[in-house]
Amino acid sequence: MVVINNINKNVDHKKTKITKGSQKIEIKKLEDKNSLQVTFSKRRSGLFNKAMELSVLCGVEVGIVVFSPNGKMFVIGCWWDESIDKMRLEELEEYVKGLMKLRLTVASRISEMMMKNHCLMPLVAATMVAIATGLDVLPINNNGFVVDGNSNSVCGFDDRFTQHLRM
Amino acid sequence: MVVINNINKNVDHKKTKITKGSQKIEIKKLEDKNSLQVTFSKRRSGLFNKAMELSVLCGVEVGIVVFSPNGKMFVIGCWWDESIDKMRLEELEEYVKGLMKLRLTVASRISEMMMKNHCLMPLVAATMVAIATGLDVLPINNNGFVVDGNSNSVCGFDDRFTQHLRM
DNA sequence: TGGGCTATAGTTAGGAC
DNA sequence: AGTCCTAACTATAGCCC
Repeated sequence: MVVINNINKNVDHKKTKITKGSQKIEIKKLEDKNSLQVTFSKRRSGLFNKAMELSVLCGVEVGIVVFSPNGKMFVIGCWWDESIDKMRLEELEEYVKGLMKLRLTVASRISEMMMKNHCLMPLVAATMVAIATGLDVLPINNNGFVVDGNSNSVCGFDDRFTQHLRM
Repeated sequence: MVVINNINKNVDHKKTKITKGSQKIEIKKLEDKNSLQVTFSKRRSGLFNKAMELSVLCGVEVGIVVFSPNGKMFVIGCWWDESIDKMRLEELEEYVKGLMKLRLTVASRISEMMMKNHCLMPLVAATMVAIATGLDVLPINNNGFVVDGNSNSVCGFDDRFTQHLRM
């Protein structure tokens, strides 16, 4: 049998409460510069953690780019949770590999969609897809990729920089 | 004064419990195909919501690309929460604009970093930056962007497709 | 696949350091 | 900017539909 004095409990409640705990906030741009920075830092880290969990649990690729209020870039993906500022050149190479792989996957999905929907893309839209994917010609090969049919180059660069990135 | 019968409370507790509630899980690849799909769907939506909140609260750009276990692409960013499959061509144009803007921001940040750190990039690394950003030449202009010094084109496409996307 | 539900796990606001 | 703290908020596992 448990007996609780309700009034005492409430009084005690107020006296012993150490912090306010998490308060509900409205989702609109924070006014205070300082709390905006703090919130950004905490939530960015929370977001990246969620992305990592999703990626591991479901075995899927997740890529995120976030620009901080101060313009610092934070990226995760195949290159996981490294800020550009901290990257050494060797790490930059890994980052770019990841970005290339992601881009080729994007190109692949767009191509697949086009084929699946028997979608005849107007030249302008096709051009934009090329810009989006960073590839400068549009024939679709047997693997469903958008590739450079003339030179096997990507954005005009020699294949030796990119061939190991093709999936 | 509140009186609670502890034993009855516990018994009642067990009897009236309707679900198991959320259970702790290990962060490792889910074996069961069905629960993997369900988890992917729920967590992807949670991730995108978190990204939206971060973006609004802190007024920052956030871009995410996720590939589902079935290979479907989900993207948010300037183009918010649309799957490629559902895009109509006009929407694809908006998507590509967002992607271009994001890419130019990436190019800008990399350029800024290079200048700030007085970093003399070796040719290979510089080439990879170009590949990463989708721009095919590397002189840095007054605005800190990596631009095509020869023709103001991006990936060889006429400026009329891209000039309105420059920041 | 996407909604519902409940109980619990996990995240985070606000504070101090 | 990162760490710790607590209380309260939100997300979500496991279930059903």
